[in-house]
Amino acid sequence: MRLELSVDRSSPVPLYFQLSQQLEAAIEHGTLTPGSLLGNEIELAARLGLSRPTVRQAIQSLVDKGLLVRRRGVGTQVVHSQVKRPLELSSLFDDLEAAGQRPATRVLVNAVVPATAEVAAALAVPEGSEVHRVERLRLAHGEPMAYLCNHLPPGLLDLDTAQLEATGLYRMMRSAGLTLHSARQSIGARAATAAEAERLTEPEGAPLLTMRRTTFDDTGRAVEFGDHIYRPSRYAFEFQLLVRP
Amino acid sequence: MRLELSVDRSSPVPLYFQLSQQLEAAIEHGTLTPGSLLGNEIELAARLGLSRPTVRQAIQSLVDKGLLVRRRGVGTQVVHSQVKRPLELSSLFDDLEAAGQRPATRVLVNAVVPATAEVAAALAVPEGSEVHRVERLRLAHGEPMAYLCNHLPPGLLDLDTAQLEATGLYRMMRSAGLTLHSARQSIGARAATAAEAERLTEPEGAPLLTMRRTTFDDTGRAVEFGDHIYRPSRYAFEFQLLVRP
DNA sequence: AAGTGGTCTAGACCACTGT
DNA sequence: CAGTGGTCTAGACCACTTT
Repeated sequence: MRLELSVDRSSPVPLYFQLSQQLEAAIEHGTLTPGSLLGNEIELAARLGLSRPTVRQAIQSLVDKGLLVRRRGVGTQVVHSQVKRPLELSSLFDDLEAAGQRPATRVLVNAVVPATAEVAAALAVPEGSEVHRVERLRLAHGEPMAYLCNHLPPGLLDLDTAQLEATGLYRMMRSAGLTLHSARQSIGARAATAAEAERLTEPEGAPLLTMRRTTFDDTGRAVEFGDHIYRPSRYAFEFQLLVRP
Repeated sequence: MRLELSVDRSSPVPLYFQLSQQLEAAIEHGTLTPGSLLGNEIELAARLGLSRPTVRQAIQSLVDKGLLVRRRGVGTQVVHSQVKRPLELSSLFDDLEAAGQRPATRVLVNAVVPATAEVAAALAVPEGSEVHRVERLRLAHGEPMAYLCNHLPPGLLDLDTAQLEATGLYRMMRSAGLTLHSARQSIGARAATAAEAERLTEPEGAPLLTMRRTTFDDTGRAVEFGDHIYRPSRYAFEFQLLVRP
């Protein structure tokens, strides 16, 4: 079977990216079946009128995504398994919306408060200095799903309550021009306190899933510190890991 | 300040890798301080007697690791924050050993059993066909920490009980020549059943951290399906996420 | 022996950022 | 404007795998 590939040299989209998108679409689509060989790079380059490094760049990006495997002396193959998207730095809001759950948010607190020692350490600001504190209850289908407490350094973002209820914090940060770069996460579990239980309509002592996260922008500044609790009957963390070679 | 860099052309180690290792060491070491500019690629290439693409390849690998940030028109900078290692496909055994906890393992079950529907689906084998089942209790400092139940397809690995108690399953898989490639994980929480509680010396109903994982090798074959429970007072999942640009 | 990916070179032009 | 990274080319040689 002959894969239809072509590139548009008048497009501003990089050639390697055009190629990788077409290959990815073919894999997603089933046109390139798992285990099938891609054909060697030189022949592929000649067919498309590209240089070999450009073709390699396209292929490499898909290898990095875990969709292709390269073997010296053998060739490039489509991975056999059902590879899903790897773990993204996504917000609960986006996760829910993608799952068609129509998320709702109730903002419980939106204030400027002095930083506690813990918050100060996470955000690398002086203890007692002013930070934003946002507490939100996230609901899906009218049922409480998670309680989210976030702290942000001052001056980064205009934390409008109406906007917080209409979208996710990450989306607001991105549209404010922040480039999110990395995050340090810790996921655990513990029993619900009386106050938490009431907020999440769970019995006291019920198991809860907890997540703490500090997010950094591309300059390495801490831009957000979150302390979240989830109802484990309603939410779990799912993700794909790739082994770094 | 002038960074000392050099490459050894007689070494079998790729030039770009020699360079990236030296840069990484300099960052780790503090010789390259956060925020500092790396100097442009062309000058760096000239200084080392390398071509620009080779230098770019070295830099790109560190950008992928989250240690460097590139900006058009600006330059390449060391990221400001304390970037730790991203999430690896590591075993609990390795995690504990790295933390100096002297892990111990007690193998509770090591048998060949017919695959349940769930196991069969995860491993992509026929329901009822023979699979290996391993149940282990993991202890640290003599205290139970996690209960691990794993299923493996037949014929992959020699599951020696003594070896299972001395090392981790992942390490055994790797030394058997398997190339682990990716894994699909789900992390959640729930209350302990009576049997689980007893095994982990927790009260019945205590919150537990749960993890299910299917691991694939580089051909996309499922090579392991694990269903693990952890005592949240003893263990949490910690990891670093990088945003894919 | 033949074919594959892995590495490397020495250029080139462009897009974006800062002054 | 000058300087940076982003993209691209047309070759080359090597290491590895399979036949």
